[in-house]
Amino acid sequence: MAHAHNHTEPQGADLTVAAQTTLEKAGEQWTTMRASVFAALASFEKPASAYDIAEAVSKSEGRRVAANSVYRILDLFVGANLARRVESANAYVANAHPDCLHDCIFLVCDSCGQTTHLDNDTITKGVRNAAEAAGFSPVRPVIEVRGRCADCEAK
Amino acid sequence: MAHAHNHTEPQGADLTVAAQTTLEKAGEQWTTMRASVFAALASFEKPASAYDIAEAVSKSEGRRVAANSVYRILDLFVGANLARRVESANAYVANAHPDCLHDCIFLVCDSCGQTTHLDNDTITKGVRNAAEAAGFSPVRPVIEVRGRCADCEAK
DNA sequence: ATTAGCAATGTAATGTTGTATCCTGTCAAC
DNA sequence: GTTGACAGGATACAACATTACATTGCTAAT
Repeated sequence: MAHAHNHTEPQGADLTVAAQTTLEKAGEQWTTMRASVFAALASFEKPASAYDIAEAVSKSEGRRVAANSVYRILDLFVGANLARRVESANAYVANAHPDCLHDCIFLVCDSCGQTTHLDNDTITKGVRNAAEAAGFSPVRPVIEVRGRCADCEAK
Repeated sequence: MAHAHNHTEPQGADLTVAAQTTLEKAGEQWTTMRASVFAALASFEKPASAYDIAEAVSKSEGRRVAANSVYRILDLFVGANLARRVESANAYVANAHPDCLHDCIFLVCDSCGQTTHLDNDTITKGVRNAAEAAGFSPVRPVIEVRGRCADCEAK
């Protein structure tokens, strides 16, 4: 393995610092608006839609923040690997380790919405290879699994 | 391999017959409306949105068909494996072999929209297994790859 | 033949997600 | 102080999806 993944997930302040560092390393500014959006995004424990975030930021800032501003910032975040889009949920999650790149796998619980995140490079490489074998130049694999999480399954 | 996949893709009339047979075997009716929606869906060479289909059916029937009717029928089709939803495109494709079940992989060209479909049970099993290993009960893997198709790449 | 029930579809309204366009504020370079 | 670059605001709108309720047509029981 190229790098061992201990993946102690940064949380709260640490996570924010990691995000800021990464964004600035990408040559982008860490503005107050971006910080607010990131904080809101990270505060959700489930994938959040742009509108969810707009609402959360509006509340915390005490002024109306429009969805399109949030979209701009989310796009920026996704481009800089600070956030990921969950396609099958039309929603976004903060990326706990923006410094390392993965095609990642999301497990989305249809019952409670809880979404967990796997890194399994064997699988994702398999997907990329299969796509290439079909003459396709893969850019962004979308690998998500809908189902029921352990908690919901236990109930 | 449990069954060899020659997958001579049914087309046109054959495909329609296969669809009808499958739907009826599932205990559902093959109505004229459903036939029209299926025909419209199959006539697109790229994934089609519910609104695309509504428009196509409206034109061919000479009357206005509302989106929600189309959604209902598409949901039915997806349930019966006559069609698949491409999550990352908010669109649907006809399933050329509704009689055999697969978790399938879509390759979606970001440049021309052309979408091809792979069956690779090794990969999809790997995804299901990984999800199960995480305590998750997988129901519906969503495996799609965004990128560029061979044709667009050649240009 | 009438009626009750049911499945399929129609109609209309509304909710959610995503973009486009144009404008304003700030700040640094010159 | 003017200019240029860029973040963000305001507004409108397009695209995607769902909900509630009405209507139609078929079939089975009476």
